[in-house]
Amino acid sequence: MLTKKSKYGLKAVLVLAEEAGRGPVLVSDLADRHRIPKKFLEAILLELKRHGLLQSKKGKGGGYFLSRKPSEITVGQVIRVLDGPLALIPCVSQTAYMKCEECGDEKTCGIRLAMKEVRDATAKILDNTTLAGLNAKVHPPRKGRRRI
Amino acid sequence: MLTKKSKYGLKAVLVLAEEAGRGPVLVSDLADRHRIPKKFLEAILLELKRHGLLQSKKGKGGGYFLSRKPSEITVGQVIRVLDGPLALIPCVSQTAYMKCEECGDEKTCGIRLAMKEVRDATAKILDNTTLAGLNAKVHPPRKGRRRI
DNA sequence: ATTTAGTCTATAAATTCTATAGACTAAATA
DNA sequence: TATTTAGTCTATAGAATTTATAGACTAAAT
Repeated sequence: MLTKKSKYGLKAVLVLAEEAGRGPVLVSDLADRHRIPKKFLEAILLELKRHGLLQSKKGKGGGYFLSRKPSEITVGQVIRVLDGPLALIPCVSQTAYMKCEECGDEKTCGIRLAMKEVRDATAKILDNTTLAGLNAKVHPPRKGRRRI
Repeated sequence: MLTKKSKYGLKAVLVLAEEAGRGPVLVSDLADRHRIPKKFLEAILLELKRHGLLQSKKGKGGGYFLSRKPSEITVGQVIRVLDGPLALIPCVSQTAYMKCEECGDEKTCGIRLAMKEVRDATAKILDNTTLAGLNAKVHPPRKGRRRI
């Protein structure tokens, strides 16, 4: 399961993507917008900042904003920071490999084999889904004709 | 993350698949084979039995065995019983749909969109991975030439 | 100086995961 | 039919993780 932490983080970051270029957004605004406990969200944004996905500005006129363009930040990156590896078992993680405690022999582990496939498919999707891309799919440009 | 429950359950069930047709296997044997706490494994197997994946026989010469052929039981079925839906958020589950508590509008939820893709990819893999198939991949027939 | 708003540490409440204990029931067989 | 074997069921406990909340502190703006 995706934790609330990741869910909240993603919601916030998607808003920051919408607002990109218009200056910092208040934690309070982000929290209100999606009814996220403010203090919890603060911790989440801080973690994203520490990992380089966000930047912030203190004091009046402060708030959070994306470190990179919305088209250069993926859902996979956000989830990895907040929930850890995408892989369902540590021994198939690309970014945080670990031997499973109880594992006898990785080469003959069927579970590992199946989970590897799942991890790869998941990573392929989430590492190619950018904030910009996602927002575009969900908030399509109004009526009007498509730009040429 | 896959819980130990699912991991243990899958390991047990893969052994039962190997032993299929040779009569019931003792819980103790399954537990020993993979160093699984016996009482915990009992609970797991019972749950799989309740969901119709396993059958059991009490008394001397008893034990557990698969309800169907190893080629007719999938990893997806086992995981759903033990860990619940494959979907990372309830609103994209096919087998156990639920509205997300904090969700405003599903149609404009980017997270849902991304998670739907992941669920579908995961289900496609796990619902097509049978116990027989997995065992075959991992314990390939010895030397000898391939049957014609 | 004052107000605004993010930073950091600590801790608490709730939930879920992992495991264990023990009494009970069904089946086999001697 | 008594005994042994092995699964069934209920209850509960310990550990870990998730989900927050409180409060003191720091940087920036005016």
